[in-house]
Amino acid sequence: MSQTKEQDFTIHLYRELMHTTRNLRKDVSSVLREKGLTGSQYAVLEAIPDEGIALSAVAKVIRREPSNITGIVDRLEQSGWIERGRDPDDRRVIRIYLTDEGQNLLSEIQAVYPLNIHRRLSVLSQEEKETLLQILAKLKKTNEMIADT
Amino acid sequence: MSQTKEQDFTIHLYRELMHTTRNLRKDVSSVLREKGLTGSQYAVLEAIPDEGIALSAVAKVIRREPSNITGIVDRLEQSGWIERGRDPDDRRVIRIYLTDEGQNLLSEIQAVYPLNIHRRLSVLSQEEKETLLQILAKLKKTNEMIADT
DNA sequence: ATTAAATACTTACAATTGTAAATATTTCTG
DNA sequence: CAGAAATATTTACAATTGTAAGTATTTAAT
Repeated sequence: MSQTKEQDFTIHLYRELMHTTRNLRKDVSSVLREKGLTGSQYAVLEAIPDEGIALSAVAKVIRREPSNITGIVDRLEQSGWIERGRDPDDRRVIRIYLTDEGQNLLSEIQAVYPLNIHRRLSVLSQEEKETLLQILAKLKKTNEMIADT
Repeated sequence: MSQTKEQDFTIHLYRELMHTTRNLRKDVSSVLREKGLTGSQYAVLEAIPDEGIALSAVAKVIRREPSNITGIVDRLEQSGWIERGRDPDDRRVIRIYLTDEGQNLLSEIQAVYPLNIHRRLSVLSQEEKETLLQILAKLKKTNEMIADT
């Protein structure tokens, strides 16, 4: 394959990767929207252990900027699914906890959401899935390396 | 692999796919931001042929909802990179055209942006790239099928 | 002990994205 | 041809995301 053709192929691959994952994400998260949750809101609910969790820790777990957590948590709190509580040991810290309603909602979604992901990815054989994961691992590592440059 | 382990693996794969592509997109589009463009704005610029293009056609090409095009085009127009013109044959239609400044900007970016994508994906062998594209094709097809259900 | 630096969270602002409704124009139907 | 349906664009609204700046609290340094 000539140099330019290989480059064109790579661009095409990049676009397909972005497009396909965008659609996949959209499809998979439609289950959440039926329950009145956005993807980020669900990710937050899922990250809350019984002991509660600090907002800064949530940001790390769901890989968002800390400043974005405030708004997401605001809406979850308004909907009655979580509660905020200031940490007595370190009063800078705000911890969030699932309410009973939040716990119920989460259980309902967890009964269907993983099945939905499984269904969307079921076109791939186990071997293909493993190959894909390996490819992602390579991409991930390089991104981290190049990002540090 | 047991049933539950395979399911867990699939969920893990899905998360890695979403996470890795999110970071990849962010990295790749940082080149654009240095030029003062967002990813969507660049996609619009790139979609404009010499004869201009209708906004509805832009929406199809860059795969966005038509209502989202208005705002993106608004900002490109404010920045002086494109011009709006009503189509005389069908007065519902608005076509956009690159200004000279827009053309120059686009040329500048096109000199570096594909190289950047190429660089990010250069950890993959040609064989891996082809495998990835095949896997994406499978995912794409199923999404279309399931989405129609 | 007082100041400086670090940490945790919030606020403000701009851009994107999706959905739904509104407006203008064209095309189809009877 | 008149009214209905389709098409093209815009507007309005809510949520997300990123960046930057602001506030409160804690920790470190002198």
